[in-house]
Amino acid sequence: MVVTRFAPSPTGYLHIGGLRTALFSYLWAKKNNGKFVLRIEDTDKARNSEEATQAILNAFEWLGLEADGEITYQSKREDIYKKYIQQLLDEGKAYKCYMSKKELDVLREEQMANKERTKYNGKYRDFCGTPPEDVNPVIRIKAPLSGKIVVHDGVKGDIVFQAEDILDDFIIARADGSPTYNFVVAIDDALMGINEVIRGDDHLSNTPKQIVVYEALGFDIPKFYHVPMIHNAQGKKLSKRDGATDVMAYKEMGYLPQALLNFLVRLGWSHGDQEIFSMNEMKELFDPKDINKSASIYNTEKLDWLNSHYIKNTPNDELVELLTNFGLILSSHDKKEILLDALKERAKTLKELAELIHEIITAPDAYDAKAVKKAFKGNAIEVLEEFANKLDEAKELHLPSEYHHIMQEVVDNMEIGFGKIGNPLRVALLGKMSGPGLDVVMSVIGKDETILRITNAIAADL
RNA sequence: GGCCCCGUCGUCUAGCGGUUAGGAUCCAUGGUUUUCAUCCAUGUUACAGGAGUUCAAUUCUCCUCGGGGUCACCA
Repeated sequence: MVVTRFAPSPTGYLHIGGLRTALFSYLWAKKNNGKFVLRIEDTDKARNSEEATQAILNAFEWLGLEADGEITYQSKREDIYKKYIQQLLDEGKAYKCYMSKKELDVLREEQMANKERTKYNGKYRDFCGTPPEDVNPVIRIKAPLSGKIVVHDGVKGDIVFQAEDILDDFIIARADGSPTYNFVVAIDDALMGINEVIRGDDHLSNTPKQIVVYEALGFDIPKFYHVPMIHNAQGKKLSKRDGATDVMAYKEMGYLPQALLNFLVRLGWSHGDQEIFSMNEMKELFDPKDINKSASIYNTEKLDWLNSHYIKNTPNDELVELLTNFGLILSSHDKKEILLDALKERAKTLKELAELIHEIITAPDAYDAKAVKKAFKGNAIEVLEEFANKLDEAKELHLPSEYHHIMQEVVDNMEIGFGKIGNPLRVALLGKMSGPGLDVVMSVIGKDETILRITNAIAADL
């Protein structure tokens, strides 16, 4: 069974890059009827927060991603790590190193001065003397000093590292006894049965170290897929400093979960020429072998397009529900179907949709000067008056077609083009020259409000 | 700097030795529309460079250049 995981460290909100690797992991597990588990990597007590964990969970919930089983917290697994540290110590695969931080710094500086690679010099690797009493030792693992380590990566292929180039006896437990990242990741992944690791390729250079741990402990090495970074416009790794990388900010901006997911799944992955993927299609079609090797630049143009696509295809009753998040209560509006049918074609975001609707259901508080100049020429006032009279005479008006019919009558009677009535009427009703069909607008606001807005416009002496 | 990864339209990408190098988005133009948007049609734009290998390279190899990642008692 395929078991994948998402293993964020809770130091802030969930960002776009993390979400994408989470999505990939989720999809790959689902495709294989496997499991997708969540592990919170909260060993850095200074930088972690519970709010951050909650933020990640909130984002998952919004997007409909669900982790299987209990959430694992590394902070609760210290005993497990201690046990394995002791085991390695007992087996002679790890040892205590009494080199102080200061001493290490000096070593590093020397190496840098000599333009050598900075690495631990192995001072305590085979130490048998009396250790200094004033230092709490760290625990280092005995890493291979030579030979090669091969990472079999599902995205990039086999990557060969020379041990002497990259390895040293790295620290697996700090002076205070707490275990370090590369050590616990390997243990947790192994113990949790994770056999397919999908993660950002910024972890690629950590992988050999983790392999050292796997081998020291005799665990099976999982299949790795290192997915390329998402870059910002400057071509650098996307970070929390880049703004608008908080997943939940997209909810506030009026993006639909499906649009964001669809956008993200196509960033670095493709299935032929297909652009639109439902969640079911993603689950069915996603395969990490189709992840491409190169980094991609984060650019939301396509997200906007996808979002408008999904808004157009969202049923009106769902839109009514979603729009309540943007301060719009439409549930009791008798023309909401007509309104939404006309306006959901025009909005890129829910927020925008809410604004467009608001612009129609409330009377204009100002008239755009340019629009007035263009529309109120010749006998515009006369046309409007005539139209208002016709409306007044009419009994019951509901459908856009009924309003359209009256407009047509006026146009025919006065022998004018449609623009002669359309332009000034549009300005009178909406205060500007753009917007949806006037018949729709009038149908939505009703006969009385239409007449009112017309008389107001006439009275404003445009 | 060492090590590692990457390099097709502005952007997201297809391509897996022989293609008029395809799609999407963006942009532009035209059509539809009373306007704007939608929608439809059309168009501009790409294989980083140089050597090989081959009858044939975007595709394979090497070099150069360019970009990125990583080098902690952070994760």
